[in-house]
Amino acid sequence: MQITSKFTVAVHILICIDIFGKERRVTSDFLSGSTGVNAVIIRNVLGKLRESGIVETRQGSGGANLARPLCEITLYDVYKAVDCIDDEGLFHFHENPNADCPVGRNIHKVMDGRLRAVQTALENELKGTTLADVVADTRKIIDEE
Amino acid sequence: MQITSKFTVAVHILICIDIFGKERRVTSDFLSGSTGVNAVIIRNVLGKLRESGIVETRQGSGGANLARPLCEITLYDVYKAVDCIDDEGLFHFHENPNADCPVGRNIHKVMDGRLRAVQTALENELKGTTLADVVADTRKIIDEE
DNA sequence: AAAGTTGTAACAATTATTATTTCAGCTTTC
DNA sequence: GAAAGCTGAAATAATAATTGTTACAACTTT
Repeated sequence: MQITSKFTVAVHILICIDIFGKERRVTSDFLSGSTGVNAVIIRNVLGKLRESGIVETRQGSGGANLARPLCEITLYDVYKAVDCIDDEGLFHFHENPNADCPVGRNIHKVMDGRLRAVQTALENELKGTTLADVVADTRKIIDEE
Repeated sequence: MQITSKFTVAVHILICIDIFGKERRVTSDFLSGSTGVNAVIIRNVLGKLRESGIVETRQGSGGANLARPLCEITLYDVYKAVDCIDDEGLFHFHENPNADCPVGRNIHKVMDGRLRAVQTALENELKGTTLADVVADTRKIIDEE
């Protein structure tokens, strides 16, 4: 299993908006070209980023802009925005443990908290980097090319 | 996306082996009954646990046994055993970033390390609990029922 | 020899992910 | 105000991953 590529696509999009946003309109078509991902998917991802208040887009006028500074956007915000993980959580539980078995009827009591802690550890790590960090690295690498 | 239920199934299996192993043979059929998961899937999971030296099974003679003490099996060992994460890692990257774009050709350099760190945080948290912890909780809950 | 079991392959069903097509509606520009 | 270019969204298709099922050879124990 893997976390949907919408997450890396979203990060890619945000970097592009910052790097290219001054010189040109960053349209879904342009982003499709940079990411190699279908423009409709890009618009979906942009839509989710907009719903979360991370970017601004509107019909008609081409081009996405950041809705708040990069230093106020963490990887966790992006991960939440694109729904990497649904309500059920990171781990998929087998759905029908047998309530007639002492283990089957208690497995959730024993495991749910621990699995939640694992998910939280992942999320906390994501909170540790902002898009400002990511873009700074990107600019550095580009400058040294 | 979610981590395959084989992981929670594997944990369930190991708890059952410890709880019921003294009184009865813990066969794939019995485990299928307790988990609600198909017996062939159970045998697949048991096969992976065997390959990782966590359980012992053999053809013909029914019943799985632990190959080492519960306190020497962490949730991480189980997670590794059942191949929750393949070589590509936890995050699925979009596959064709454009090498002609400064962002596209550098996105991996910028993100791979950070994503690896997130995965490591998850794995470290999994290393923090052993099956002995999990079974102790299970026994406690059963006793109080 | 019979009964019960594991290991494994082949296949089917289900679900999730990603891509594609299409088009109404909005903005900007000429 | 017409044309061009864009977004938002729905519908559908294609692909991949996950889980379940059927079938059976090989093995153990009784």
